[in-house]
Amino acid sequence: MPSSLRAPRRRRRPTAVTIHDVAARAGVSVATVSRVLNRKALVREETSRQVLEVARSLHYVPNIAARALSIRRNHTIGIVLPDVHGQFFSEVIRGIDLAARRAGYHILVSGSHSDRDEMLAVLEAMRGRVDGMVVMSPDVAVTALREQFVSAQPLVLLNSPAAGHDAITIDNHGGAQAMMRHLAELGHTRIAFVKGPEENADATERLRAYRRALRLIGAVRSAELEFAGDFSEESGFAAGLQILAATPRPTAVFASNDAMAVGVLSALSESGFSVPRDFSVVGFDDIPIARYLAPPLTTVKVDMAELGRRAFELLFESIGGGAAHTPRHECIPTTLVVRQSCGMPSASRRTNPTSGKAKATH
Amino acid sequence: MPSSLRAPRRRRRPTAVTIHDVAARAGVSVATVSRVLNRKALVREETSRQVLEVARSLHYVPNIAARALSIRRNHTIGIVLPDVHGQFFSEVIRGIDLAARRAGYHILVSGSHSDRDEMLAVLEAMRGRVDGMVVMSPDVAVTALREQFVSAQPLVLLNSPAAGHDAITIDNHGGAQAMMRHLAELGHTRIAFVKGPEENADATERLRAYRRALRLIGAVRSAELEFAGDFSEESGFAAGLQILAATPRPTAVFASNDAMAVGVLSALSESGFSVPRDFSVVGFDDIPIARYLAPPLTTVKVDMAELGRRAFELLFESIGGGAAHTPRHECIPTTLVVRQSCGMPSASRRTNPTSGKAKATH
DNA sequence: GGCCGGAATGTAAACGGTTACATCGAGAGT
DNA sequence: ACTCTCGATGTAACCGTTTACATTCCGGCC
Repeated sequence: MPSSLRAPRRRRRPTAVTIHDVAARAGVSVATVSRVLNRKALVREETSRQVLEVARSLHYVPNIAARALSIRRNHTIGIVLPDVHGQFFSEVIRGIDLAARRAGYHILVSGSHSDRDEMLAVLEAMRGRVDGMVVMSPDVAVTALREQFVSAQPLVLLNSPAAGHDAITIDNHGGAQAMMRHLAELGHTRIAFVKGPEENADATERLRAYRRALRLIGAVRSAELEFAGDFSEESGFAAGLQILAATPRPTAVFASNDAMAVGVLSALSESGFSVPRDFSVVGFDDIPIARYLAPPLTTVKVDMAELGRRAFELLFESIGGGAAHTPRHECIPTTLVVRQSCGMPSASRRTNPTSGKAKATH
Repeated sequence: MPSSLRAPRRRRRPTAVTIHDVAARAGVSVATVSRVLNRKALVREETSRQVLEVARSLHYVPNIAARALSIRRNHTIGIVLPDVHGQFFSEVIRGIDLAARRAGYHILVSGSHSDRDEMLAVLEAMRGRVDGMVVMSPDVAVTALREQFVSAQPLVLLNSPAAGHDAITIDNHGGAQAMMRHLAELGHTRIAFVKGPEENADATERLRAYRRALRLIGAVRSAELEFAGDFSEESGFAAGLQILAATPRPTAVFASNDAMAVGVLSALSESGFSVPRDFSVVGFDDIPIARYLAPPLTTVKVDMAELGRRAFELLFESIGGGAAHTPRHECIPTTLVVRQSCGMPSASRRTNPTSGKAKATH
């Protein structure tokens, strides 16, 4: 049977209304409808009004995929994070989301990557789906991956040592230094440090700044004052316990992020110690709850939403500029925010916990 | 001049490699390449291997938009939240992300909507870009909006009274009741409650359960025991201050979410009171930091990641089922987790703070 | 009156896949 | 030898936009 005898035109599904329907109904061509909708070219006021009216009455919604295919841009950017955990990332996403929405962009998010292969798979899967991406790679080496996989795509690195790529970093050094100076002014000389993940660029920089500052302020330098951590509350808690066991005991603890400071605080308080009386504890980031801890946490404020916003701006520019874009590098400043988790060193006091400190009653 | 004399074929940009390039290079047709790539139909082993090889060597990556246009599905779901703030949402997103990725789906996120018009705009903008969406509407009325705007689209409501739509809710009633019983068993009879946003369904349900439980356990019922809040730490802090000013003073405070409990804790501690000695404080949600507060917070655990996971499963099913799908309603169970923020009522003790309680030293 | 310019609009070729249907070949059945 | 069947593959229509180029229409000017 010749194909000419086939059923007229079978749609696979009751398809939505298209630009053709609008055009037909409004008595114009699809080109005109498109022009009206995109305000791209001159269209008679009268025609325009009418098309708009028909479109509305038909509940016409342009097919995004078709448009994306046609203009080769999908107005979506990808965000790839090591983990969506925690307030830090939420804030960054929030900053990006706000900026992106204002520019008519959407965000495709992917977090929680245990290993680097998984992250790589995500990078790959996002390709073609986004116009560019913001990636925070825990693993510095992703810069290399990028070369191979996402080659021509606009990309903004977050907190990774940028080499010829757009990047936004935090002024970790300045922040950590300011904090150390603050501690020194209070009289602390035995300052413990809780480290972050080894491959994390921010963590490494904060550690370096801590070490350098120790020398500057003439405080005690010792590998035994450095405790392992991975930016989680849990690791901070563990570090807190270790710090209590150290001798001689530090008088202050600098956790390289707030989440770990929370853990340290918790460990100290569960062991019956009081902050800031027995220990001074400080963090880094100034996550929203920092101000509500007991005691309110002295920390280094990083404007995370601003970080996100700037990342988007940079990416946006890069997307628009195409190959003409020259990689830029921006640094987000930090500020010391002093709350109540620090005091003078308690050297003169006994180092044992208040004996009768009430714990849970039941 | 007839169009046949136009330049051969001008590409607007140095376009990426397409399926045609692969087909040509492998000496087969595009159909075959497509079949190989999608494992959809029988292809000779030999042919398949070869196509795959060519594809790899050419670094071929299918154009997502084209595929989406063709198969009318983009393997992306949207998540619309009132605000990406806070650990609660991060956890939910995380749960969805994990489940979605496993099913080969991507997630388009949008949070931080101050007003409902903004949210509406987002709903609209996502349309056509996603195969379905998970929305957590602070405003119950969005169900109505849905009717008008997102009509035919699969949709899973989070924490909204579902009427004929897929929905996932939390067992707020059971959780709140268990908590009240726990408080009652400790001997509390004056239990304050910190409310959430008025239009928030979870908040409303928790409040209702609190009220009902009061009657059940024979505790004091009074409008003066209910304090306003909006689920933020800040509002919890304010409520905490108000609670201190109330007479007679409550012996326990039930914050309808953990973020507010954090605020309450902070207010009490800044005013020199101790928990659980002077007050018992409990929350709802069991956000990650709850366990690290001082004292560790007794709260109602909600498995947020599971909530997200289930939301995705439901949506996925709905997307697959098309119109044949019958709306379902799932309820996430809650469990009481007892930590150290509760004790017996301190009625017998003085109600004034420890006078000499050390506050910030400098 | 013919020509020119430009505004408004129409026509149809992309964009890069998927897939229904046609085609081709080879072995099986008779 | 001739059809039949069926597996493997090719052809081309189609998804819904955008947009380059063509066309039409009109007023003004020489």
